[in-house]
Amino acid sequence: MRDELLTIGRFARLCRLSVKQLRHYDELGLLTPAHVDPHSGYRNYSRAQARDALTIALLRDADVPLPAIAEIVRSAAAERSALLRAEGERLAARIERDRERLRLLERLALDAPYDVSRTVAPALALMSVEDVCDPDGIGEAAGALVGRLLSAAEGWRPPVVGLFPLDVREGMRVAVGVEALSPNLRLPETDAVTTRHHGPYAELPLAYHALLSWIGDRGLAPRAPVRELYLVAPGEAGPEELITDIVIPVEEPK
Amino acid sequence: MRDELLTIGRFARLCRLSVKQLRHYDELGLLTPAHVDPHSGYRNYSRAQARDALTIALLRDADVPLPAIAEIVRSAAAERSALLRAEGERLAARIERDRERLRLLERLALDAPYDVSRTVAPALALMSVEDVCDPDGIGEAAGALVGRLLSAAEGWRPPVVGLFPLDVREGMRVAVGVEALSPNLRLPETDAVTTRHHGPYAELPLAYHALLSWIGDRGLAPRAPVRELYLVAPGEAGPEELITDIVIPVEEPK
DNA sequence: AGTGGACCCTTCCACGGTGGGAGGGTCCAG
DNA sequence: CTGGACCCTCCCACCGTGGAAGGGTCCACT
Repeated sequence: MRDELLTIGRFARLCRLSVKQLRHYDELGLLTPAHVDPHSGYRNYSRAQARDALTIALLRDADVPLPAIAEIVRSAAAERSALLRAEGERLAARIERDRERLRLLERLALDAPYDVSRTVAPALALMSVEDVCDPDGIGEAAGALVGRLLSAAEGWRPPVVGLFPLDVREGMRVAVGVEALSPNLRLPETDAVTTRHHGPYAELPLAYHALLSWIGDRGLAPRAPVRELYLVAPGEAGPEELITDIVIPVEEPK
Repeated sequence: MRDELLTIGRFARLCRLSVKQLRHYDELGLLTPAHVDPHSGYRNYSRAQARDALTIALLRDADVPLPAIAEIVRSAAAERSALLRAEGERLAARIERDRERLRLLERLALDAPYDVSRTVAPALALMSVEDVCDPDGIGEAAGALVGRLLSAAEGWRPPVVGLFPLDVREGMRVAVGVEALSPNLRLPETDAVTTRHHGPYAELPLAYHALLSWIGDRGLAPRAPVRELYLVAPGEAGPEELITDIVIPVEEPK
């Protein structure tokens, strides 16, 4: 208060923001200078504004987008901490996601410890249920299908089999089946390529990576549906202990 | 191989990339289609290219920048895993940074549990060393200074005191001192505002936040140098157990 | 009273990586 | 032969920041 006003440069150093950023935040109405000289256009900030500026700097550092920050600095204390907690959860989710990516990356650096081999996938007579889902919802949809399937199937025996199309699209059809008393889906015997994946489903792409490389290298043509055999499934063990066979039918080219 | 070529749309769904992305990667020379129709301009991808495409998709998902990806897919297996590991470390560092930010954010959501009070900072007669550093290197520089100080000071007694300017700039001067036999720096007694920070230094900005808010609200004027008293310092305890008093000299306005 | 240099102003462009849309050509099945 | 799904190129927008151009303003030291 009083005439203790700071130039934009001093204020910037005070709160660890760049002059550019301060001008930008002014433009957005996120942090309006206490006083703007009508003649020269010079911005002047009061010391009391350092509080908001520091809040902004902190939140930006945590990658909170500017509109969200605007909402936070504008809100009253009660609402504010709720918003902050929400941003915290967003950040926590990103950390979790990054950890998955990191594991994937490290596994990829080990250069595909996948043992790919040709096989003959047996004919299957399955009791199955299917659904349509979007690319991001595969895991979720498959989980729900398994629940439906196992509560409906009588006299079934493991493993549960997932059936997927080769390419991923908007309204893709996924199915889950199991050998049971009253099959409603028959898959023929087929030449195939297979490998076994150990670990969480988030890392399945690596296995597909290895399989498709193998197939591509040999000029084979993959065919839908791809089968996933859940040999050790969630519920039986933790994510690290899961075991899944992936079976991609193939045809000789031409 | 053979003429098992896929249109860009099918290929995109196969490897979970958008058509836009594939065109962009073609333009960058990151993933050139196996065949481009010279008349229509249609891009056609071979199945064997799915390997690289999947690698790219995986790496993009881990936020690896495209130029780095280009280097990776172009390199041979040996070099490749080294590059991948380097990217992994980059990601790990980001996770670590994000965890710090998250803690900070959560602490901020608790709405400043800082107990700010006015005090009279005592006159100090310090043996001190100083250095010039950039905003990012404060922690590092201060740590190095403390090492130099304690090996030079005789008969010193804690706490170590850090002295900092009010605003952060390119070649800012930071000093570290301690009460010892042969003082070379005398600070006068001064009115001040103080608070105590518990926890890692990465969260010190919160304490400054609280102090500057308090100061700003009352229309006081902060004065350099700011004192930090390292009551429990690294080496004595883990980051969570650190205790630091922050003392900002103030003057009544006008 | 100048003058140099530090500071400030606005405006425009660039980055990286992606998506959207316009405006138009191509392919295939009904 | 026609409709719709697919493909093409080209331009623009996003977010937040930095850089540069081209010019005004302030202050301390001659």
